[in-house]
Amino acid sequence: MFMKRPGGQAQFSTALSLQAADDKFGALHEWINKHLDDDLQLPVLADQAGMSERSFSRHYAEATGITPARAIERLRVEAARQLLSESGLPVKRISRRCGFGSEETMRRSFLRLLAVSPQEYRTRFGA
DNA sequence: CGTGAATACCGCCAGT
DNA sequence: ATACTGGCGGTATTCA
Repeated sequence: MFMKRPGGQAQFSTALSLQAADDKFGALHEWINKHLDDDLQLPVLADQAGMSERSFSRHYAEATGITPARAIERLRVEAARQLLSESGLPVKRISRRCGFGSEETMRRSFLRLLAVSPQEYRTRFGA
């Protein structure tokens, strides 16, 4: 969950790991990637998809196999991954820029999805 | 590292 | 009668 609203800009990512769902939610994913640093809460996504929260959750999970919140997490991690290797920005700044409320949040997401901390990721796969 | 508060998700029910 | 949608409530999970 994302309960704050950072501020910032937009950015692009490479292909996503949710291709299977891009058929139905490709547009949404695209939009999400442009607003990664915004507050992407369920209500916001549902609104973007033009559905009620309930229906959106249901359909999204159905199409992607993962829940909306998890998808956002994946998207953010992927964006952060790139910045870690393609830029020399400090982790703290990257975390903000990718929509994580804090450095700590990003760290937890990394550990959960990649089983490595941001720092570790950078030293191991960084440019 | 614990605590409080917010959010996500899911089952169930009702309306169309 | 079947299928889909939206809302509610409770519990689980996450964030700061």
